[in-house]
Amino acid sequence: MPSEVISRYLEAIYYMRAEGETVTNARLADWLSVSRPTVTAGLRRMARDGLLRHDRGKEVVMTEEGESKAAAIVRRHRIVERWLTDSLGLDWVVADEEAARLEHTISEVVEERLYEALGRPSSCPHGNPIPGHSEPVIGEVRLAGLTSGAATVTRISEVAEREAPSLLHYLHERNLVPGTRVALLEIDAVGNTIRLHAAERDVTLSRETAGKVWVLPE
Amino acid sequence: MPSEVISRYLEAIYYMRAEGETVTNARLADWLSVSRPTVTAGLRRMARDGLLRHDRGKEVVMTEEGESKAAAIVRRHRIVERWLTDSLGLDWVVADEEAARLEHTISEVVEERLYEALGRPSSCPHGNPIPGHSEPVIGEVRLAGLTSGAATVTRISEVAEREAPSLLHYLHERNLVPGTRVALLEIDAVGNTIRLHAAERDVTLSRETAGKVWVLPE
DNA sequence: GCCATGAGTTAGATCACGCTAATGGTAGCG
DNA sequence: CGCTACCATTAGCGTGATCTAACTCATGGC
Repeated sequence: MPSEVISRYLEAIYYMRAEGETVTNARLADWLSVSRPTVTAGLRRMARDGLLRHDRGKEVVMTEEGESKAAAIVRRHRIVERWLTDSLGLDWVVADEEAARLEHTISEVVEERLYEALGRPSSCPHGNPIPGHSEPVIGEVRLAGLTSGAATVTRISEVAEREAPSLLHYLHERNLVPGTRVALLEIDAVGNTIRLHAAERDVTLSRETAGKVWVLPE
Repeated sequence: MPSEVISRYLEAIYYMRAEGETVTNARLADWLSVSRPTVTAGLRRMARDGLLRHDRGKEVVMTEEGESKAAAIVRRHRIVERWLTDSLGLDWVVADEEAARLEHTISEVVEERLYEALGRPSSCPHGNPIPGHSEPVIGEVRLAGLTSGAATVTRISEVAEREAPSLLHYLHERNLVPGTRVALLEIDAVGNTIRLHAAERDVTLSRETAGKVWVLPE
């Protein structure tokens, strides 16, 4: 059983890969807010324990075992998030923080029972699929990549939370949540912003932020 | 914030004190299944951090701060146990094991919300009071100390689980649970056993076991 | 009065996890 | 070609948590 620290490494690698980023020592150090030598040592232990390989070059690749352990952690994270928001009424941001700790102490039995008790949800509160239970929506694209027309929000990337928890609040307040229909109004290439109509309101997002929101074009 | 290891020390001390045992290095080592030098080091760190004092002699005494931290952990343990048994349908033994891990990652907010969602229970599934919310039943005595007559089971000491998880199963199967009425049949001073009638059945318990069950005499 | 027993501590070691400072690439840019 | 960035690793250190082996000390038994 990996330690909690190593579990966080696995989780980070999982998220980064899901986001299409290359997983390197330096990126992991940034993500985990830890020094690079610390990451070097951590990755060495992980390789020793068969969780990953140093795939000649900087890139890091998980083994089957690492992959499945990582998926299990993310699965627990998302199920717990659902519980915290749906049953206990916590808001998005707090739920994510709490889930980040609980995901490491929830056992398989509890995970399963909880999942059933919640009615087999198909995603976390931000719309992200639950590994092993649901798949990403096919055809979805980043809101930042939309060039025209309308679309429906499918999910908010988990990355948003790590990089700026307030961003979640921001999106939630403007009702930019899974299921909301948005219509593109204007792309400002100079200011690097995107203006759109969503839930009866006009909203302006930075390209940065719009990269965290995934939508299904109509 | 104490580490998880130190939290387990606090919890152990709390339980031992509640049981009326003297809290010494050697007893803690037994309880925590750890070597005595390890306990020495742990206690030193705890004293350094203001969680306890070495009260001249072998006995160890918690400070205000240690006491309240310990109570918080036990409170979380018992609330989580209730959740696991009542909402998720886990059995006594598994619930205790799971709670032992979850108690360290449950935050104050989640604890409170959960407690409300469960309908403010007045005890853990074994009948033990929830620190800060309920008090021990006044007048209760150990079943082993009963000399005659009838009584009602109030609680099964948490100690039972540490010392022999199977004992919980044993008691559960024989319906020796909080609320059950028992009538003393015979005390066998030679075999050190106690025979009683409970829930339509005759049951024989060792004196050892009967010391873990608390009852309120009629 | 001595000695076994149990308790607490010291000494010395290991491993996980973190840090800073310094060293050694590689790769793009002028 | 050479310099600047960026990256990964090494070296060296500290702390928490664990171990075994060995020492010290009080206490009760005979």
